[in-house]
Order: sequence, then structure tokens, then C-alpha cells
Amino acid sequence: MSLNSSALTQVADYFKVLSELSRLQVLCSLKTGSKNVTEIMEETGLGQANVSKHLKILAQAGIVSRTPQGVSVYYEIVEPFIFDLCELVGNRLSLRLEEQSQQLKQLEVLHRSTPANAKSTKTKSKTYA
Amino acid sequence: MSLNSSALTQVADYFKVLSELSRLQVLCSLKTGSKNVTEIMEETGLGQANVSKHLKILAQAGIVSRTPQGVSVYYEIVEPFIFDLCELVGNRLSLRLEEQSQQLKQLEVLHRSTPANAKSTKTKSKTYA
DNA sequence: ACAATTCATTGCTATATGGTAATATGCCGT
DNA sequence: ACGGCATATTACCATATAGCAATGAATTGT
Repeated sequence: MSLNSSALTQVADYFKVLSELSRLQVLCSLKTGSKNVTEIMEETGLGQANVSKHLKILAQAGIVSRTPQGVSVYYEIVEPFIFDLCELVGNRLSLRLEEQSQQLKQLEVLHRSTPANAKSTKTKSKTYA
Repeated sequence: MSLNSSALTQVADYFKVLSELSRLQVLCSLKTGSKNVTEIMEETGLGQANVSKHLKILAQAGIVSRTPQGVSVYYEIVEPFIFDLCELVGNRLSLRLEEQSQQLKQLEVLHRSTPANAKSTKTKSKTYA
């Protein structure tokens, strides 16, 4: 049977909110505390309309809160939880990179007999591309 | 200064892979173990080309492994890690729902004086939409 | 060798969405 | 009331991609 689709959809939507570089940048700029739109623009380098749009999406997702204050509007992270998520993924990715470089080293050791790869340990970190 | 953008991009890309309902369904169908494409199609109800495409994306993201076996190809989850991620998000979402229903209850209590909301506790779980 | 099966790929359409310029809205000081 | 600033919204374009039908490629059984 197909897994509980409505819950999965919500999870997918949540990931979708976090799947845009610009939105992650906005979130990172809010990591140090509440900021208004102009400050976010300056810190991220994104356009004003763009920032507003992303903030709206983040607010609708319940990730940031919106508090107008005079002529400007301050946004703040409601769920520090998301940084844990990002960190988890980041750790995973860097771990994977490590494993890959390990495997490459082992390959080099195995192929040390071939003359073309004689200066083995010199070409290590760039070889994965 | 703008946060380390290349790492953020990778995190965003990883989230993007997990931000599609179909792909999450595919992953869920693989939760019980290695399966070939036809089995995944049957369990998810997705079309063949579609499943193949999603599996390719998942494989490129390093989330599933691909092992041809005779005429069919078996896929398997490499990073059970992703289920932790999904569960974390799911927990967060349901927690949020709980909080919302709590707040609604409190609102009902506060407004108990208004005659229109007299039969308060009757309309509870559907009211959030 | 041939037919059948399984999977991958390609070409296509429809849709979603990020970015931006222009405009609208709301708030403040004068 | 008016002008200026901060934010939101709209309209638009460009791009990305999910889904599907059709085709291609590889493998197995007869």
C-alpha cells in the first residue's frame, strides 16, 4: 500500500522550503538574531522583492515570525530546529567526501604498479572531479 | 559577510532531492529493503519512466545504490539517515499542529462569553482549516 | 535468432517558481 | 497633507522539472 501520503506531502513541502539557496541564505542571516528586510538584503545581496517573497514563504511555513515595527518589519527564526537539519545534512555530505577521498587513496595504492601513476600521493584531493 | 555559499548550495541541493513527494514515496517503498524498478512502480503507482528518472536522481545524490541483476535492476537505500531527517520534520510538523489546537482551545475559553461560540468544545479538531 | 521483459533515455507539454522592475501600501517626520 | 522611506504585491520573463508516450538498449528464455 502507498505510505500515508498526506504526511509525506507535508514533509516534502517542508523540504521544498529549505531547498533554495536564497532562502537558506536568508535563514543564515537571521541566525544571529532578528533583522528587518533591509538588513537581510544587505547581508545576503538579494533584491528587495525577492527577499520579501522568500520571507513570506518562510513565514507561511512557520519557520520565521513577522513583527512590523514602525516603518520596517522584523523577521526572526521561530524554529532553530532547521539549523540542526542543515547541520545534519552538512555533516553527512562532508562525511561522504571523506569516504570518497579514502577510497581514492586505496585505489592509488592498488594501482601503484602502473608507471603512469608513479607519483601517486601528489594528486590526491583534486582527483575526484 | 555571506555565509559559505558552496556548502549551503550543497545542502539546498540535498533538500531539493527530498522535496518531491514521488521521490519520498520511492524512498519509503525502499524502506523495507532492496527492490527492482517494477516492484517500486507497483508499490508507488508511479509510471516507469518517472520511477527511473527519480531513481537516477536519488542515485546521483548518493541516497540509493544501483545493482543490475539479470534483466532487472535493484535499488537499495544507502543512507538510512534520510529517514531520521523525515522523521524529525514529521515530528516537528505534528508538534506544531498540537500547539495550534492548544491555542485554539485557549481562544475558545477566552471567547466563551460570546453567544455564537456557546457550544465551544463541539467544534474543535476541524476548526483549524 | 527471435520474442519478451525490464529498464533507461529522449522528446514533449504543462506547470511551478526564482528573479526583477514597476507599482502599491503603510508609516513616519515635517 | 505631503514627501520620503520600508515593505509588499503585481506582472512578467526565463528556467527547471514532473509526468508521459515512444523509443532504445540489454538480458533472458525458447
